[in-house]
Amino acid sequence: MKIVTRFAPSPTGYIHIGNVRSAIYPYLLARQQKGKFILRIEDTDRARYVDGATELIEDTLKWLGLDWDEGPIVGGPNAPYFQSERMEIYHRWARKLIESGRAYADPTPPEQVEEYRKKCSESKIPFLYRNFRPEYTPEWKPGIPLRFKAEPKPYEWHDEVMGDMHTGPEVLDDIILIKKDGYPTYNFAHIVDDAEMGVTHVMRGVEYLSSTPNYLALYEALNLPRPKFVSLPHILAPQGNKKLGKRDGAKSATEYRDDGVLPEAMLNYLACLGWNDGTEQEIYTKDELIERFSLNHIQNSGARYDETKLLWLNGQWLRRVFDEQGANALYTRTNGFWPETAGNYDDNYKVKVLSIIYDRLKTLSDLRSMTGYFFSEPNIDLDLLINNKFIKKLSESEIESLLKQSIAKLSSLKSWNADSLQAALNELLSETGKKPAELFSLIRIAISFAPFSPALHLTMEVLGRDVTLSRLNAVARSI
RNA sequence: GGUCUCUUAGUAUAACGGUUAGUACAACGGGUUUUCAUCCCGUCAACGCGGGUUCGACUCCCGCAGAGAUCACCA
Repeated sequence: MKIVTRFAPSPTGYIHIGNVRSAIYPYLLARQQKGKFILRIEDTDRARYVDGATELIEDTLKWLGLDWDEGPIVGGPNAPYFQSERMEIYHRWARKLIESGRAYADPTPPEQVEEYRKKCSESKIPFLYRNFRPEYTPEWKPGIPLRFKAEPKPYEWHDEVMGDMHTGPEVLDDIILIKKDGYPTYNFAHIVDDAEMGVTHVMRGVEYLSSTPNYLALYEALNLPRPKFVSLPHILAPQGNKKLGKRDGAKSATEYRDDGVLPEAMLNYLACLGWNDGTEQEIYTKDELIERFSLNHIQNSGARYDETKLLWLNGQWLRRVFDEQGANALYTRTNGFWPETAGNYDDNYKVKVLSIIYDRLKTLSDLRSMTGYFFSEPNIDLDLLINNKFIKKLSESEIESLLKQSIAKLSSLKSWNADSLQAALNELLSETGKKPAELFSLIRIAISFAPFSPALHLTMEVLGRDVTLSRLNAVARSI
């Protein structure tokens, strides 16, 4: 049997990272089993619809490399993939239920329903609408909601993550199938769509676990085969024990993209949050994830979202891209992350800067704060120089003469490259008798005025002879 | 309140009856000719509680406690 999975988000805003995992797992399973991955937009709630949200969802999936076989843009044999365009399909299935006596139009006004509900909660008994079924039900027509007519009984099913499940008849109820505005509820629409689209594995958050018996009843009444159920545990907010949500400041995946997180790292982190392959591997490529993914290794308890680990992984990935694919490969990812002043410099120079700073980056946006002095003259801040914990030990005259000696030595260099610079620095050390910490800190700060920078000889090589010497001279003059 | 689920260090996880309970992030300490980082080495730190079953239990069973989900004309 060919595996078919889907990601079925609602276009109610950006999808935060807690939700993208619900796209990653179905994607991995589909690719591993050479099946199909469908993207379906569940836009039946017109009140919560947000303009542009669909594009945001598509962007997120594309950024992560989660391509879909059927859905918006690409189309497919089960089009349309927007629920709002599938109304006739839902109404067709709804009529079948009416004909078989398993659905009824409910004329009860919402206020009345609310009253029933209140009465139950006051007397601490579970609210079940089927105990309040209206005596007379009109013919179904627009403006009247359609309810399922439950036939309560126990249910048993298997969840690929949670195991064998069973419930009693007390959870079955007359759920709304079609709202009074004619749009189907999620409860009804997803079942119809999954069946029509041939979805074999329904993967979604655990919050739907409690509703599953009602879905089971619906599959029966519609005479549809049950799919496999895969409940995904929640991702928890950094604080507390609540599911991660936008209120906790959960960022969207695209925000991380704009902060300079690589999609490889994001995918890696999210995939491994609540899943593992049983080995001690930490870094996975997308292909490795596809190969190793398995439902039975999905964790069944919630996993806390830990941005620190994501950033660590991102650092690992930044280095991995550089080391395995080369400086240019990483450079192509840095567009938009350089300081503004970098615009005046060519690609070649920026690749060099990247090559000596890349192992210090946690995110690409660090480039903005870390590389300023490569692209514009730093402000001479003598306090920063004098208060440095190593330079503090030197007297003002020592500083002056050390700078002069350094300038003389570096000016005399015939060739200006990392090796010759390192040799010159070593000579300076032995000639002055100073510790590396003292001499190197002095030169380093004089040419960068940054709290930290790459190795000194590499920094000087990239800056070039003219810039290095003119900065040293400027500092020597102002001492 | 009903129903259902979950429970290994601060965090993510390994173990599927027999281990000094492993790994990673974080924290802390140290090393690599300056700084920051990388890299390397080390330290700290966990089986929620109580009963069983068993020669033996983190692993199986039963209670309890704690945490979470759900009970919408939202998904």
